[in-house]
Amino acid sequence: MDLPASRLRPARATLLSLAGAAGVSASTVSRALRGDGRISPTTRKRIEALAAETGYAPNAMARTLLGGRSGLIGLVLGPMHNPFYPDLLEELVAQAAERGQRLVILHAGEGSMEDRTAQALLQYQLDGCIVTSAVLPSRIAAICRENAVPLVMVNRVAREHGTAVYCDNVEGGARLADWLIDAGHQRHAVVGGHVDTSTSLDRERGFVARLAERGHALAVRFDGGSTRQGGWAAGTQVATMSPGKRPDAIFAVSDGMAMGVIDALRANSVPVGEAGGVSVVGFDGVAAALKPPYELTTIVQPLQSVVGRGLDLLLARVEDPAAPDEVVMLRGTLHLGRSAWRYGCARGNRAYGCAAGRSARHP
Amino acid sequence: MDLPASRLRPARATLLSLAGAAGVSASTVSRALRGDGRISPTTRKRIEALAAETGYAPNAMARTLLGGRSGLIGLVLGPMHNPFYPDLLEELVAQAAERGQRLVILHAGEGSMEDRTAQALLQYQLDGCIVTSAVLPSRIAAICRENAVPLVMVNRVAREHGTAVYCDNVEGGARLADWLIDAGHQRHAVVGGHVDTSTSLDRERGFVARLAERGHALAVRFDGGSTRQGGWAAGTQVATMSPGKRPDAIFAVSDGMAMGVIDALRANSVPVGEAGGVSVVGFDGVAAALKPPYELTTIVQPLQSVVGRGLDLLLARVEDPAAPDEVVMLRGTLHLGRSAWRYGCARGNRAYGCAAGRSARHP
DNA sequence: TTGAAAGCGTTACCAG
DNA sequence: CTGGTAACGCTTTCAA
Repeated sequence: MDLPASRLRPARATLLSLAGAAGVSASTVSRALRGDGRISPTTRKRIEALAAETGYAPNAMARTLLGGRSGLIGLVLGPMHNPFYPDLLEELVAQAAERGQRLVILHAGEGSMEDRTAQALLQYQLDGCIVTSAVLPSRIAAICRENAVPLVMVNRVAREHGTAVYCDNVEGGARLADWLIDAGHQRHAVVGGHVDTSTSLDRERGFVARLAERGHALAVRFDGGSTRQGGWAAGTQVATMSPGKRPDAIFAVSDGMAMGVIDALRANSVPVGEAGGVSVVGFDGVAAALKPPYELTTIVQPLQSVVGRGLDLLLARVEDPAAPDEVVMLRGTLHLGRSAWRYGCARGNRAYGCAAGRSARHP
Repeated sequence: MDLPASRLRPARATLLSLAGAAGVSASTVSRALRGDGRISPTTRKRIEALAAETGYAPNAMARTLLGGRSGLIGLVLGPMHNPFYPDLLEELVAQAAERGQRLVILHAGEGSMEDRTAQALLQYQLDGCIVTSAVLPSRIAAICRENAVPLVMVNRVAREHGTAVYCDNVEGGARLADWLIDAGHQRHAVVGGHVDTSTSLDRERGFVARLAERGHALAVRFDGGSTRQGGWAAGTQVATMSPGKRPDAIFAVSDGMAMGVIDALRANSVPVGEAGGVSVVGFDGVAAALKPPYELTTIVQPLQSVVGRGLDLLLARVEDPAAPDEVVMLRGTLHLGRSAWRYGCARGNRAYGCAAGRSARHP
């Protein structure tokens, strides 16, 4: 007559409890719920109904224990003040969900990682690890290597070894140089990023090299430290230069800095993207930079593809740990906004009605 | 003579493998590794050495299966373009790690949540859930309630029921009104946030109510939509008003918008935080807003405490699911930066050398 | 101080 | 088509 004592917290439904209620074995329930072909439609319907009714959710812990995959991916995030990372995070979360995977945050920001955080990678049987941080935390790298846990770097160049997806930073920088030269700019400036991020260095290198190839020299270089504030500082300096000596084109190697540059120029009444003013170009294509009031001319990273390929590479290595290191480079697209102008146009560029010039690479 | 066949992927060490190597039982290893008192120091040392050597990491899945806690917390993140959320995320990750917990991202951004994402909450035996999103996804709320999974809202007011931590938005708004009035401002503007975020509404309400109490009316209101771009638009409008009619104080209900306002004012040569210009104040105290070139006067949310109390409340409810709903309100601190000035001072305020006036509440 | 055994929820294998 | 059984790695009685 008495009900079981443990009814205070309505114990979550399990395979066994469902089996009892349906009058079948646990194996049958398991098969029915996962769409195994050899189950009579009748019992399947009954079991499915029962599962829905009780709000049954399979226990991923038990499944993982059997030796399967956990469906969990570790995530190491870069400094969140760079607007690219919030954008990246949203895309990553969405696409991981599409693939039935969840992200476990192992780290965010610039500090170093606790020991037990790194251990979590193993404790929770994470299937793999995605690192978006510019600086690859050595502990994670070591743990992944020693335990054959696949690791994929996203937006980070794998110089020596490892699997990675990144945007062609060198080519992007070069493409911007081409466009600026083609559009008639003469005095070029660069706002560099954090010194030990390979992406920043490559973008700058590509830009400067192409300038040189085409007979232009870099007029001035600022250190922007990969922060918007650093961009502002650079923009302020430019604004204080005499209009004759002032650069007429500024390449900030990330959109965050580029927005800072623009803010500073405008605050000092230096026109941006207009005749007689300064053209500003960036890199990344973050959402905020493409919209007013910036409408940046920039290299847009194919974020969907970057994230998609990153996850695909990772999951492929989860399937086959013996897969060789693979590095995927994707090309960004040059987006023409209003932040850069073309000499000879009253304002703006082709995208806004100016047909002059061409943006193909100079021979 | 032959080694076991499965040596291709060096099978991860387990309790049993350690037991075999140490010549003791699994129970002993388990006890030794978790500091159970009744293990001889000798065997303990031996086992610990062995564990370190093999890089043993306990299997959290197995432990959880035994009925313990998973150590996993679900996280629902708000729109990442609001700079408060990146800041919040970093703090949350750090403090969760300190407490030995990991965060599983269930959602980020504004879209709606997939069904199976919500199911993950149950599948992975998440101990609880933290929601920082302004809009509480109903599915998560329902699942948590039905399954007795504790849920804590952070930076979100729990009007009807639920456990939450938030900053006193009404009082913060009022405090800013007080300061602006005390500093001699006459024409007050508000830049409001997203319409259905309780935090934005409360901040605005507190501000406007205090203005009224002290005989001031709101001169003009803008809709900033909680985006920096919205702040820019508002700032632009202000700049186009004739100096006689222009507000001399603007309260943007979040720092992101406030920075946008400042950018727009500066771009239009309207001085910010100086005699003859406009004072701009914000709310949140995000890192970027406190530094140059903004140095915002703002209500700084006690981020460490907000996050710390949030986690504490959650973990307390994991221990004791019967704990009653609890709402913790923390007061922010008024931070005086250079973005607002005091009439009678050449520039800036007390924090920058002006001793005039007082910031206490008017009687 | 240590060991043996049971059991958590699931899946896979082998029978029927 | 369905059921029984073993096993995954760990903790927790209960015995020794």
